[in-house]
Amino acid sequence: MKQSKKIPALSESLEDYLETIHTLIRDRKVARVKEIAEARSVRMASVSTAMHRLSEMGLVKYNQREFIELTPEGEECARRTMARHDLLVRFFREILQVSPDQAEEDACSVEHSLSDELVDRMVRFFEYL
Amino acid sequence: MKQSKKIPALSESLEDYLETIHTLIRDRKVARVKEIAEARSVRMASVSTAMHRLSEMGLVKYNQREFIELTPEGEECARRTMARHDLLVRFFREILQVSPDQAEEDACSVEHSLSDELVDRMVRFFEYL
DNA sequence: TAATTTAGTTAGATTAATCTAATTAAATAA
DNA sequence: TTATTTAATTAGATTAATCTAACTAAATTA
Repeated sequence: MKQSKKIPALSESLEDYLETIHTLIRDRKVARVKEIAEARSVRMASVSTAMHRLSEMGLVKYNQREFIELTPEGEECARRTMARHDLLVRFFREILQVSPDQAEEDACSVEHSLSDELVDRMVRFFEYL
Repeated sequence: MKQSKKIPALSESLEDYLETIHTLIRDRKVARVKEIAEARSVRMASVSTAMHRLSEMGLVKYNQREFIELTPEGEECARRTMARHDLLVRFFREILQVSPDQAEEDACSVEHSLSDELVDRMVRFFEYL
C-alpha cells in the first residue's frame, strides 16, 4: 500500500541482464548478445541497447560485436542478485513447499525488490532450523 | 532468472490504485482524486489519467469531478491484493521477524507478483503452526 | 455576488523498456 | 574468393507511467 521508494540504482531489467550474463559465462564461458536475448526472451536489439547502458554505468565491458564481460562492479551486483534468487528458491521450496518450477518463477519476480533486512531474516530463519 | 510471464491483466500501478481507492473508502467513506494522489505520492494529473483507464476497464465508476467508486470487479480485485498484502505483512513480521515498517514496505513491493500457489502455501504454513 | 482558492482536467513532454525493419559486419559454405 | 547465412547494430515507433504547465469548474470567503 504505502509506496516503497525503490529507486534502485539499477532497474529490474538491467539487474536481470547482469544476472543472465553471469550465468552464461558460468555455464558456457562466454556471453553474447544472441544468447542473452534468448535467455531473457527479448530481441537482440534490446540487448544491444541495454549493453550500451550497462557499459556506460561501468557494469559490463562491452565492445561492439565482442563477447560481453562483467566488470568487478557488475560481477558484484550479479552475485548479490543471484544469491538472493537462490535463497528465495530454497525458502519457497523447502519451507513453503512450493513446487520447484513455481518457486523458480516466484523468485524471479521478487528477487529485485526485497529489502536487505528481509533477506537477512530469511537467512537467520534457515540458520534457526 | 527465467523470465516469469507476469502479463498481469492489471499492471502493478493500476492494482495499486484500486487498493488505494478501497482503503480510502473504507477509512474515509469516499475517494477523491486528490486523496488518491497523496496516498500514492503522484500528481493529480496521473490519477486522473489512471481513473480513465480503470473506468474503461470497468473497474471503477468514475464521472469527472465526482467521488470515485469501485465496481464489483474492482472491489474483488482490490480485496484480493489487500488480502495478499496483509498475509505478507504478517508473514514477514511474525515468522521472519522483520521490523514492522520494513515488513510493510516489502509487502508492497512484492504483493503484485506472487503466484497463487505460493500465497496458498503461505496460508498453509500459518495453519500448520 | 464577485473574488479567490482548491480540485480536477487536458495537452504535451519525458523516461524506460521494449519492438520491427533496415543495415552492416563477420563467419561459413560453395 | 564469392555468396550466403548468421550476429549485431541502428533508427525509429510503441506503450505505460509518470511529470509540468495551463486551463476549467466548483467551492469558499469577503
